[in-house]
Amino acid sequence: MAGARFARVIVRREGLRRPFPSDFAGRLEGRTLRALRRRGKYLLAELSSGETLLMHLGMSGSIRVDLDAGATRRGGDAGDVADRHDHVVFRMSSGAAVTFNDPRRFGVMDLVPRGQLARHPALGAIGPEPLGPDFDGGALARACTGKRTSLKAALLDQRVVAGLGNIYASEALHLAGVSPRRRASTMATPSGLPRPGAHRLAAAIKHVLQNAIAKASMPSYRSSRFRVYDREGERCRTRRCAGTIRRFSQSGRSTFYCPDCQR
DNA sequence: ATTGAGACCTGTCGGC
DNA sequence: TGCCGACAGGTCTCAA
Repeated sequence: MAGARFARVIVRREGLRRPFPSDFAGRLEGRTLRALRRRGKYLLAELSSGETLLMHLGMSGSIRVDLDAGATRRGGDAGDVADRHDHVVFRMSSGAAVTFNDPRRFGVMDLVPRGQLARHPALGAIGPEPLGPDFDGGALARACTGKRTSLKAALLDQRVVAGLGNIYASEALHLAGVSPRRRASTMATPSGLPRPGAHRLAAAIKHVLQNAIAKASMPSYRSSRFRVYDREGERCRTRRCAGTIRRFSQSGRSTFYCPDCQR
């Protein structure tokens, strides 16, 4: 998409979790997509108009790319065969069709005026990128200072660290050997200095995400082998740990952990 | 101000 | 086989 122009934008449903912004297609058509970026779980497309197209896949969203839709198209506006959950189709000047599909419609599409990104509710208070230079044990401890909620809930809070979801929050806690039940404030000493667990947890978050990205880019990669997620009742994979993975609910989300090696 | 529960919407899976 | 409830990788709103 980068460098291409939005030749035609087809909106097949008026909104996802929220309605699309006014004149959505009109504000995109004719603009060039200058660059694509990501912040947390948000995909950001910078437009030649100065606006930014902000997208989120929610829980069930996906983007399908047909690189040569222009040539193979047989009269259908959507390019290739349309699914009933294909909500938006971007037809690019390059001939590519980019389709946003989201059965559950928890996704987001928004247009943010020039200079307003930092004030956007989704991005205004978002925390550091876990794989960026600003995130380490010290940053994690600072973000957790004074938080009375559980560590697991804190990791899901996008203001603490950007982009972690329910699976990798459990995975990182297990790799770090830290209990999801622990109070978030215990990452720091009363004076705000990081405790050892904060360094281990920050390192585990980086490790777990890098590993997931590496695996996702392997075409042959099939079933994910998680450390704890969705493994209730199975053996802990930690070396020399004989524990059994347990599952329980924390603020409405499933948490998986090993009671034997996570403290 | 912070926190957890409930809501949003559709699909899938396991149990009966 | 078919029905039904439970559950799902996220985020927002609301009330305590």
